[in-house]
Amino acid sequence: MNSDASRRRDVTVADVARAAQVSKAQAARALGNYGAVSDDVRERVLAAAEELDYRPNELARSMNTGKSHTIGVVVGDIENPHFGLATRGITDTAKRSGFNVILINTDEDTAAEIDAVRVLLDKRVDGLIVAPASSVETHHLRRVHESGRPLVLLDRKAPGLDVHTVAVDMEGISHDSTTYLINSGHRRIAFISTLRTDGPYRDGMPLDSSQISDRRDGMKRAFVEADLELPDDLIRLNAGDAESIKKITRELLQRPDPATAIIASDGLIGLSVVEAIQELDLSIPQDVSFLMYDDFAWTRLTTPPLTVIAQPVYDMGVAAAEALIRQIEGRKMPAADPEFMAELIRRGSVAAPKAIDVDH
Amino acid sequence: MNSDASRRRDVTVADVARAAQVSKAQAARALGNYGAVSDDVRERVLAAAEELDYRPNELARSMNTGKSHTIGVVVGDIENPHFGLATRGITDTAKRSGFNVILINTDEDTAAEIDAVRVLLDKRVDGLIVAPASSVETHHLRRVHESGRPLVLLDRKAPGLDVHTVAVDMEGISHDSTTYLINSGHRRIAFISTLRTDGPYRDGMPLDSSQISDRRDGMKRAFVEADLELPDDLIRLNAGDAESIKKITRELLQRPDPATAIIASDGLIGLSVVEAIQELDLSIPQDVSFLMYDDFAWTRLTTPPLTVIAQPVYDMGVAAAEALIRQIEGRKMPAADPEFMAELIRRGSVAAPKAIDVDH
DNA sequence: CCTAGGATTGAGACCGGACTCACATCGATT
DNA sequence: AATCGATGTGAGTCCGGTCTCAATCCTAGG
Repeated sequence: MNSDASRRRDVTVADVARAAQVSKAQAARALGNYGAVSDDVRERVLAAAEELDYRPNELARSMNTGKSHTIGVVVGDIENPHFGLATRGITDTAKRSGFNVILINTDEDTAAEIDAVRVLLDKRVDGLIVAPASSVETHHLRRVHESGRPLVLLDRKAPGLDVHTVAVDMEGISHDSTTYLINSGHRRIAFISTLRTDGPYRDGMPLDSSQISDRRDGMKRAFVEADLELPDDLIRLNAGDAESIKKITRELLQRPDPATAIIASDGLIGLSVVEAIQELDLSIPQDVSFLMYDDFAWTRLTTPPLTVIAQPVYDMGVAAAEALIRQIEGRKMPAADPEFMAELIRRGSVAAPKAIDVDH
Repeated sequence: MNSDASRRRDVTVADVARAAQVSKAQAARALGNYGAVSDDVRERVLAAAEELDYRPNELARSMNTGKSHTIGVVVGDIENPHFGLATRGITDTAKRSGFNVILINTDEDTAAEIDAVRVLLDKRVDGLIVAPASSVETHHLRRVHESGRPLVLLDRKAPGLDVHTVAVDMEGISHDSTTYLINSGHRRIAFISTLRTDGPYRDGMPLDSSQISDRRDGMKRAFVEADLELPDDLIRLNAGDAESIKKITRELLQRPDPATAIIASDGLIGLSVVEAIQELDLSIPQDVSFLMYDDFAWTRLTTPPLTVIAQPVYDMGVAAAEALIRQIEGRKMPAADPEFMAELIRRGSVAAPKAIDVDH
């Protein structure tokens, strides 16, 4: 309308007040819908606001209410559909309650995570949802919690940190699916994860991620219950990029005592593992059985369709957001963290190993 | 450390100044690293800040600098890996330049988009990246642009809106891939998209999305160049959820004059189409050829691997963020929008139709 | 007709930094 | 020794809202 050739200045309450011929305080009350305002004034102010196309400055508002109506979300990698779905659950829920979401990626790097948390805190978000890269280095999270700012953990637990956590019972599902493989005749069961560690896996090694640690424990329990021993040499960590995953896969399958089944720690890893298997001209499940965490839609399209461990990712996102918002709004928290259940979906990628090695 | 049993009050410059025995102005200068400050004062202030664990309030800072170091990103659906990847490109780039990202989902709904833009503007983001749900209803975007706030469009163009746009040349790739299908002997080529319209597709119908519209134009040109006519009855829009996509697929393949090739408008649609084809016990490419937009990793794992149209999604996210930040920082924009190129990746899902219908 | 008490209203403080301005300080110049 | 420009420094304003507080207006009860 008017000359916006020059530098644009936002319309403020003061402008509206002037136009409506009332004091700034009255205009603010009418606009902010608080305090006592006569119908006459309210009308004039609202009309003036409309006319001037007034939009409140949320920053200013946040500054003296102390509420930003924004929650910070820190995840390892949104590119990973697992987090994509969870994020969707979070944003949907947040929007429904009038909250916005600031998203930060950490690339599963704790230093980046510490930084992300700091930035979010500086921006005075009302609360945080973090999928911690490490279940051990949680000092920064502890500080958030101690400062009194609402915090909810997603996907991974942080032992010793008394914070509401939304995660699935990994030990249980890992035990069940390992048992399923053992019952199918497998003894050489491999597990591949991106988890970064200093050296190769050794029995009893402390693992930085509760998720991986719990899965290891579940596997171990399954083996122990079957009077077998968990083959430590088949637990492979540090599977960074696609190439290293393929390399690990080849190695697992071409050794003298090859793995007869492979469990991929997530969908991204699974992708590369399956690709490597195809490249070796081996077939699933005849030559090697395959199982992976995350039930992505495409797992139904491969030949054979893949047996997977489905996690209610979207619902977990929703639950995390709901729990956080409940905390922000000062409502009571349920006493215990509700445990989400993963489910083994048996499709076609698991079968008995080619030559059943009687006993072990 | 100290009693945070009571309500937590943030440490401010004033607190630091008091502790360092200097004026608030001096403390602010030392902390903000501007103006002239003696070494002595700086040291004392920094020490006091450290001691008190001072953290600047970014809200307050933003309020009088006018810069929030935050960019708003509005996409249709992060759950869709296409946007997941693009978002990753954006956030990576933003972080590198010290910007944060507020993400809002619109579910491809223009009303939600209008709202999202308003919210972000109210939060005084420094700029916006929007993947507009509609290339027609762009009034809200025009207002953003006119208000002088930096804006970059992603993926879809908005004709008549002179805004930097990062998108691929859809008409071209659509033409090329359609020609490829025609040359393979196909005449009955179907195209399935989620685009919502009032009724079924009719020739010359205006399409709300530049992306879809351009693809239609490309197909049409390919047909015209081959002296053929684009089969309007095979352009299917309004493919909302998985179930409706499957229904459309079945219908396309079970009619008297079935489609011999199907092009899916994106990876999510492709998933359901392939599933429906498998459920009909038809095989690709013997019974029907298949082509889809978006080159997701899993397309290499299906049998056969899928022929796809790869788009440099991550790079586009990076480009969008770079362009936006350049605008924010007041640097010159390159004169023209760089056009990104999609690429037809021929894998195994396209072959000659079963019975070549000589001519048409 | 007078007055108590609730409804309105305006002035101004405040949130937490950034920044302007006037006033020192001080070594260097002439 | 007087002058000058380059720092240093503190008081105070501003950003754009929210909110307190005291003053004013009205209206009904006595």
